[in-house]
Amino acid sequence: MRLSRYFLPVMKEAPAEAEIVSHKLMLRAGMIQQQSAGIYSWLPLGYAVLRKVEQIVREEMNAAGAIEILMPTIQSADLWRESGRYDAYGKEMLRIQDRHERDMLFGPTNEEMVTDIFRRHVRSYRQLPLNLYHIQWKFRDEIRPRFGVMRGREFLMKDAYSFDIDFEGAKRSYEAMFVAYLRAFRRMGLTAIPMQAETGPIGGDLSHEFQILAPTGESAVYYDAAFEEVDFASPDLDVEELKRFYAAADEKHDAAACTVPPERLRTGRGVEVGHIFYFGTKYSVPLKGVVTGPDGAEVPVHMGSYGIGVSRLVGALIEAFHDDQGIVWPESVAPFKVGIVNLRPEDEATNGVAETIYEALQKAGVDVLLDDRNERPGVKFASMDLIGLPWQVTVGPRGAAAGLAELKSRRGGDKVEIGVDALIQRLTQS
RNA sequence: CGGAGUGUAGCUCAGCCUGGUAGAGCACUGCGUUCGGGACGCAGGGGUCGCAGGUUCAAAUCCUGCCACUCCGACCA
Repeated sequence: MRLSRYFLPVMKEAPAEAEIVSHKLMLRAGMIQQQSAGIYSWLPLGYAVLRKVEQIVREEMNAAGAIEILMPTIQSADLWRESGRYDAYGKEMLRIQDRHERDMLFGPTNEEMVTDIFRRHVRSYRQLPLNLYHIQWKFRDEIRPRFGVMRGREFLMKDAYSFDIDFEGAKRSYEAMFVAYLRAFRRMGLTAIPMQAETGPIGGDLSHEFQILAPTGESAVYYDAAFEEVDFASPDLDVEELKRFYAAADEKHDAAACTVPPERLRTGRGVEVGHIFYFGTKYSVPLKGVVTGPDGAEVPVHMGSYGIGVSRLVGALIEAFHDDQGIVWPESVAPFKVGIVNLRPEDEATNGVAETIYEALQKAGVDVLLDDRNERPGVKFASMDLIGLPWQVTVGPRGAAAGLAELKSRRGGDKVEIGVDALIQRLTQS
């Protein structure tokens, strides 16, 4: 993409409405635009990141055996009356009426709807286990939206729903999601700590919040250093072992009950980016999500739901990865892998080298942004640092005459002069 | 919802107290000089001062009501 033809409205100063660093940077980098309190338009750069995050989540869900569907944003109140939640859910639910004055709502979650899909088509335990998920916009009319996309009212969420014949099956489904979550966050470069969460009336230990560590996180978290030693990418993660490690957010942390030796107790700030939950037959009973078991008897299925805040993750990633100059994207979620700064587009040699690199990378399928604007060097460097692409290539008259360009890692900041061919080879590998 | 605050140019803000021709920096347009870390000169364009009432000869400024947004608290992916 050529910056001269892209839509990247960067700002030198952050609008006064933004409080935290990720919100400021998202506005300054031209990723989002607020339309109402807690409701945002996603501009090209932000949308690119959102899609990358979404795709990683999708791939890990698929790898874990979940199957993607897409349910609507608007739901009928009738389903929610069946489950009893139409009255139980508070003002967070946005209630609307259609032209026939039928009660509708903008879905804050989809347990009822997915159970409706299930009950209409699944009859036998032989069709289980089943895990259906979708990635869809939700609306919760939060009393106080804040922190940009970290707590918006409209947000993109991946929500998966598992169906099993019994508790043992549900537990296996739960653990598959548990592992998939750790892998997904790991791929985004994040350390996610699973923490025991409230299970409500169901009880048991099958409810975890996934907090990622970021200095500006909303809540203090305490966890066993063991989490830092686990290889989340390993094919045989021991979920039972992971669940035994101590981890708690501030409101659940009990210094007296904490068994972690002081030298192994880590503290930090956390942002909740996922929540997994087993809730048994809470919805399958009222909504009649039943199957025939091996003994011929009808039984309500055991369900779980598994959420990941996709749009929240974009903000959370920036909270975790930024410096004084701007965003520092991990490569897996970066909107572009490489940014080329053409310092002198009107200089023939400089322009030639920049174009050569740009075209070679494009041809190789590398996501690349070429700053071909007629701006001063300082402006281009500042923009590039702000939007945080992992690799910066600087082409200027100094090196171009000798066929050299400069390669800089946004994270490390180290720069090397390198020949054009070697540069292209390096950026097209892996 | 309770408490606090802010609405003036695309962005950051001054002006309001003490009423009298709407400002600055950045951004934008044109020309020129510049050009490896947010340049400089000259000339320009752009504002229903959040909205509606009221007071006054006169309202960005004073009064009343409303709306929007932000912050602090309880809720949440």
